[in-house]
Amino acid sequence: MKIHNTLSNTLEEFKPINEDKVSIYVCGPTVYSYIHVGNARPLIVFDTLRRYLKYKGYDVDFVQNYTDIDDKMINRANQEGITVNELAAKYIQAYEKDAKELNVIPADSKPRATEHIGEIIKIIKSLEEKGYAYKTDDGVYFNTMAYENYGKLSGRKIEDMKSGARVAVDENKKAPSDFALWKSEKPGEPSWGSPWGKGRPGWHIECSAMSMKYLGETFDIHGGGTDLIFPHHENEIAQSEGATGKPFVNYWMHNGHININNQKMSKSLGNFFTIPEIAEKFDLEVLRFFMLGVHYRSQVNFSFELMEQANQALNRLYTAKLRWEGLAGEGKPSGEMEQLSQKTKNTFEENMDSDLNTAGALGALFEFVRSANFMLDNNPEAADAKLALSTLNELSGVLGILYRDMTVLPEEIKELAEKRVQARKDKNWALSDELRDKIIKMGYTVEDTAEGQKVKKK
RNA sequence: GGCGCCAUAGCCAAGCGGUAAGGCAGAGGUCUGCAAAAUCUCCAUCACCAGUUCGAUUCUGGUUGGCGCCUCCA
Repeated sequence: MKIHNTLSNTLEEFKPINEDKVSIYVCGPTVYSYIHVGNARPLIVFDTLRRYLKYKGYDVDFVQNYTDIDDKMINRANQEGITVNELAAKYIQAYEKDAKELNVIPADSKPRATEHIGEIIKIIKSLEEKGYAYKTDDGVYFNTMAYENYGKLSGRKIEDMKSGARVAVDENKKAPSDFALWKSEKPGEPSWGSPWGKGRPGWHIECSAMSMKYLGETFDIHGGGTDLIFPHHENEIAQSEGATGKPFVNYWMHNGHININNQKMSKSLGNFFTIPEIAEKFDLEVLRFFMLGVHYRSQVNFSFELMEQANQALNRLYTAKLRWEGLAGEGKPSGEMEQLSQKTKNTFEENMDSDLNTAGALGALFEFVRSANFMLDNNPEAADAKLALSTLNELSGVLGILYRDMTVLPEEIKELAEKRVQARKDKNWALSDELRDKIIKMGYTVEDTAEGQKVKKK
């Protein structure tokens, strides 16, 4: 499998440290608000990576943190009139609900920054001993000038940053690129004791502490959005490698951003949709499918029109699935279907092996649906619907789609459907059409077949 | 100012040296109640210019247009 590594900016053959085990760390959310569509992308991308690695036979150790202490947390907690801890609990819960609806497998470890203060202090101490950190009036800073490899991930030079700095240089810092490891206590803010006095950890150090605690000083894959490359990931490398003297991460993977009208979707620009907002209009599976339609490193423009397109495409897959489920009982071993199935898997894997090309893999899935349908139409006796179904299920499982149970209908819909069957018996077409439109309006589709009427979720 | 990325049909999107996957929309066929659903078929020479090559959408240089990072940000 080839993976694009931000460190080398090239496609590299993926070789895990342990032959059959892969360790992955993905930067999680700061839990001060609901996540938006952009935040959902790394969730979906790295969950799909995880699923695919499992499909390939690897054991995956997946860690995602929660940043539950920083300026935004404190401000928001004050605004809502609750403690930082209560705020974190509230939005972690919301996050996990969204993740579940996106069919994201819960991480093996979900560490919180505030529960790892001890580990954080240990790293800062070690950095201080090695001369990579210095103390100022408002905290402890990392000395980027002292770390020779600073900039190796983002390709930035400290000198360039000086000249291009858009923000006033902090007087306390030796260089503009230096960053806080520990922030001294301010009145009214949560704080913890440390060798440098009471205070709280800087943002970057948390991820170093938590990733190394759960995955070791060197691990396989670290993921996140492209915006994290600098400074966050650059700083993580400096701290971690500075403290341990060992390589921190072998493969850095970064997903592209979601745009709205060709502009980055972000909280600061205010042009974002939260996941709960999307969930009002679409099942979150549609969002997952939509994102899988584009390579994870590309930017994607988000719109409800595009979501509708994705919804239609997803429906096509569900239609095939439902149909094959109905036929599966009649499945007979078929060499032809076996061949088609194998060919599909090959194409699917080729694409996934090529830096997680989910769009290409999806293409293979759609082609499979068409070809298998063709076989089932032309020679249902010989075609193996059971095998078609299991292939579809296996591959869609890797992508984390087609997980909804479309056969369970609400009572309300059932009633309408029954009425419609009667109307059709009476040849009351006007009433039948009216009922059909009602059902469609409620998010379901109706299909008339030789055996009768089929109603399913849209 | 520094550093990157991108430009493929009405829309979305793979491919990245040998003559364009897939989806949505659209058109036509089958089926049907004149319908719907389902299903099948059809629908592009890859922003522009100049090079390299037997051959370029794919490589190089340039032009134009768009986006991102350099500040919290997925």
